[in-house]
Amino acid sequence: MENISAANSRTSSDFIRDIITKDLKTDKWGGRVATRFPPEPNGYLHIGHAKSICLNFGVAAEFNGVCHLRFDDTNPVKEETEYIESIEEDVRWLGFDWGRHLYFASDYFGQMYEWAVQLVKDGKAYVCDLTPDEIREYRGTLTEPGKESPYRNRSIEENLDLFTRMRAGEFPDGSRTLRAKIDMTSPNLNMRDPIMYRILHAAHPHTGDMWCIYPMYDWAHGLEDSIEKITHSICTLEFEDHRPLYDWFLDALGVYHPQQIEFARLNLTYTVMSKRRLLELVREKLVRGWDDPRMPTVSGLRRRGYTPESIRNFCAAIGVAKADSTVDVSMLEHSVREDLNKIARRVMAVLRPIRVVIENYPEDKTEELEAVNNPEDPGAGTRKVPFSKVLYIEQEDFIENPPKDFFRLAPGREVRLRYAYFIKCNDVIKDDNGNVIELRCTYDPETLGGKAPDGRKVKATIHWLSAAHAIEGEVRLYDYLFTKENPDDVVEGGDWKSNLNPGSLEVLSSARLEPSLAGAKPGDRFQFERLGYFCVDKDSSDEKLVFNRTVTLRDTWARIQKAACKK
RNA sequence: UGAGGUGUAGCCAAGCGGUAAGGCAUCGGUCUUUGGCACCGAUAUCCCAGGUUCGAAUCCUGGCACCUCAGCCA
Repeated sequence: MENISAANSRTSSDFIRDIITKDLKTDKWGGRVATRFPPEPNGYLHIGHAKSICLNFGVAAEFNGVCHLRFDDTNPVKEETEYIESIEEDVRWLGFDWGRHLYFASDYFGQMYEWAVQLVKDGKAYVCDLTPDEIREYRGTLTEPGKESPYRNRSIEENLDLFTRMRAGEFPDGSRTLRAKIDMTSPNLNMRDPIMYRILHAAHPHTGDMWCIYPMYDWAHGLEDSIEKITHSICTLEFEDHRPLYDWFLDALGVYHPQQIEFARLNLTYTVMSKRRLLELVREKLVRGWDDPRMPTVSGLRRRGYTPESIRNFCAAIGVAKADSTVDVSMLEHSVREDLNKIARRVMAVLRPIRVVIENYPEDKTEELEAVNNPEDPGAGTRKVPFSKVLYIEQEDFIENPPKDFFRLAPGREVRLRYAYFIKCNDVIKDDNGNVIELRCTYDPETLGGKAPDGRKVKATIHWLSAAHAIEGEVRLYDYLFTKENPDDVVEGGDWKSNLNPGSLEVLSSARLEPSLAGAKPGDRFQFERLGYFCVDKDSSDEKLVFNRTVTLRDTWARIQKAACKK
């Protein structure tokens, strides 16, 4: 296993860390802290899981404890090996190390079965022959108590016999269950004789066909925690109602009893976060896969260019509490920009090129100008960029009739080409349709390096590329997956998918790139100056570079325009 | 109409009886060879109503709002 350290993120206290601190003070667990991250391998991890991972592994690291990675693989019909592999990869990529503590709930099936037999012998569990429909009927409703199953009072001998035969495979799927004998009138539905085992003649990714009965979450989870001597079993809010049952099983068995603590799951604006919905997007090909850069999955964010560090910082910044919350996606974007600003090499790229001819520059001359790789990191050094008579600049850096607060290039106006010269626009050449296709400019040789000896100033500095030297590549621009902050914000009878953003992916197939980008490898991250952060996609090859836009730079000009539009 | 939770700024979130941290966003400004970064400044009386107290976001009482639960999913 790679040696990755977990504890390099900003952390502050929260109610869970407060509980642990107190437990340490009172020596509740003999000075131990043991947490676990228990994903079900039925999908890819998303940013919400990252929050849980950072919490569980983070807490363990801070308090000198351990955090287990445990696959909660109790339902073979939904689980796949592909998911197990992706989950391990994602947790590792996020920077966490479970050491030797990799576990599978399925490894405990034998022990769980013995404990179930124990409860049967104690008269605390029984085999029930009710059909699924009948079970629902007998359960009662939120406001009315349930009714006891007619099979509730079978003898211990009969229950033992039936349960043994359930396990032996004598009965078809769904024909019987093993249920805990608790209280059909409990106001907490979870306590109304919950099902412990169901019959499922299905092959399990790990145990093969060794079992045909599989434990339910409520029965299994506490046992897994108990077996692993977990101290703090941290889960999300929807399990709060299950805690009495978690406690009941462990007490009934008289075994080691961890404390379950619930916190609010993460929601983000402009995206969906349930595994069911993410699966739907993948299956219906509304995105290009689990790792589509528009997905809030860990693999999607990775492909998009997010750094593990930025995700960890984000998780630290949003905190941990019990109030339902939807975090503004701008906070996530802030985290990547903050990290990438420090580490990303700067480079020039022109996404939507417009030709610029420097009329007074020699035809066959090429200069190699020095450019800084990262102003935030002097150690990153410098590089050379070629300059020549014909250049490309960004279409949006030129406006023929500019509004008053636009200070880039316009007819008769002078701007600075980054690391090069001042140029002035003299003529605008258009095609038959009136589209600007070329700018005729002149440069001032005295301004090499960006300063004019006469002290005159220019308002703008723009990026550029030498047409003859630039390489061509594909750039994929991403926007939010949904047009609404809350995808569930739909008209009567509408579907969340109707809020999918048709413009969430824009492919620019012939963007121009600085020649120094040749040879960039998938995963490499750059700042395209004045545009944003980009990373090389795995679809990239030596013949054709493909970049993903991770996030734009903050863009004051865009905001000014937006404000102007609203007026 | 049952049970369990939660309500502090546009969004997260500290606060634990002594007079509302911090981050994101937003708006001003400084700086600038990235309209980036950095820096400076602005922005809340804490769901509501009573009560206790010298003093309440914090304690008490009563409301209100929102979330979760009726899978042989987790």
